[in-house]
Amino acid sequence: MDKRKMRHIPHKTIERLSQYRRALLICQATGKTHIFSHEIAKIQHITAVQVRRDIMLIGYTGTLRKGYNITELVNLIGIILDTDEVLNIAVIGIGNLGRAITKYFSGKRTKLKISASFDTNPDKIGKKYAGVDCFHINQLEKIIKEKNISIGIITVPSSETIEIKNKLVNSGIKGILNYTPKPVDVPDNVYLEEYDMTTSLEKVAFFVKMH
Amino acid sequence: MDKRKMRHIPHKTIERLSQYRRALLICQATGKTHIFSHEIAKIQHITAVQVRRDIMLIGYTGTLRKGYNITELVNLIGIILDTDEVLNIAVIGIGNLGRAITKYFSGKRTKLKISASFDTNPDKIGKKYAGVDCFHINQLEKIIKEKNISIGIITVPSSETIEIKNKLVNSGIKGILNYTPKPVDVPDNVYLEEYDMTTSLEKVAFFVKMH
DNA sequence: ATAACATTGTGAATTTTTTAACAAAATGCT
DNA sequence: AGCATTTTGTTAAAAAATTCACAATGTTAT
Repeated sequence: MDKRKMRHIPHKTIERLSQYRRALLICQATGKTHIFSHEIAKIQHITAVQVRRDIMLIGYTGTLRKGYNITELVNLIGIILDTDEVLNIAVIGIGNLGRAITKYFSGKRTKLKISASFDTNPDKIGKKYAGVDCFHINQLEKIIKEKNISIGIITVPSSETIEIKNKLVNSGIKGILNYTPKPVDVPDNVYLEEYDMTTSLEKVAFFVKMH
Repeated sequence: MDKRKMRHIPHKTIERLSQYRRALLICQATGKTHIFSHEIAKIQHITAVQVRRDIMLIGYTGTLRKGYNITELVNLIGIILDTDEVLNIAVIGIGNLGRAITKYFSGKRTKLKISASFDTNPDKIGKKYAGVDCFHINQLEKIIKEKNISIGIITVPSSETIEIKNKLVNSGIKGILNYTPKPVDVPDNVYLEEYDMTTSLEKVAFFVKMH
């Protein structure tokens, strides 16, 4: 599948493909070799048609009455989602959340690697967290260039968000994942994703309230 | 606005209302009293029409050429999103992520309160994290009933997810926010929201790859 | 006072996403 | 072999979400 076709894959499908892969890897570990669309659907709480359509969109074809070959499907999702070379990632702010992410991510995906972390706390600098070196934030631009880091995950206190974002943008970062409750602005050539737990929690609260 | 009307508010709008409130509170703190739809839009990286439509859906009306009264709008969003009584929340698993959430959330919303946390590590039990007591997981059902907890946030290692989910469901929990990479199944009367960082990160990676 | 402008609110159009419906074909049963 | 069943792949329909387009109208400038 070439880039031209990939551009037409809906955003939602991209998210689901990531989720499918996660589920497929779990299933694969149990020794299963094939899986039906309705099995994937059940795991993800969506419909089987949705799964089949997503898989259709990436041009994979299952076997009638046998379902999808898990290994092949995982590989194809890898071709869509993963980069050829390893993509280096930096975590900025190695507090509880930064450490959770660093730890959680170590060794999880072969093509995504947390290659550095940053903080201002002198006690943390020079240490390793889940095998990842922690540098002082004033080294940010230097290290990002040296280590060819293309994605930054911001987990600093929200008062620092803007400053860190600016530093990241100045270092030529390609993508930012902002876990801070402070929304930021980035130039067009930087891809931005923001997530705030409060929103998820308030959403749950709303639907709980509505029964 | 009554519950009947609230039911027709789209899910996406609910999420954005939460985000608007966050942004509005920040603006309010700077002394601003009014805000234009395009200002909110800018902060949230969406269009002004979208903002106006969302606000229209909740039945609020701005002033021509003055924009929306921030205090009034914040209050109205509160009427939509918040419960009348405080909603009690439990965090299960007080590792890095659990602590990050507990700390981040303390005192953030008056109607949402983290009232208990749980773990199995004996060193943690009996301690307080950001002012929240930590109990042993085998106390889960008891404490949830005692403290009238309606939402559970799961931040345990994914091998424990299912067990914790079952305990939560058995305790009569109303909503679950699962931060574990292991998808779970819940009965219809429990509202479930799942979030996995890997998906966000892979999405950023994909769009970085696509330029 | 008048014109130019800015901004809301909303019906209609468009786009995106999801679901329904069903033909095609492999498998197993009798 | 023939029939019922299962499951994929896909076209078409429906639903959900977003954007366009513009009337209404208050504000500012001249």
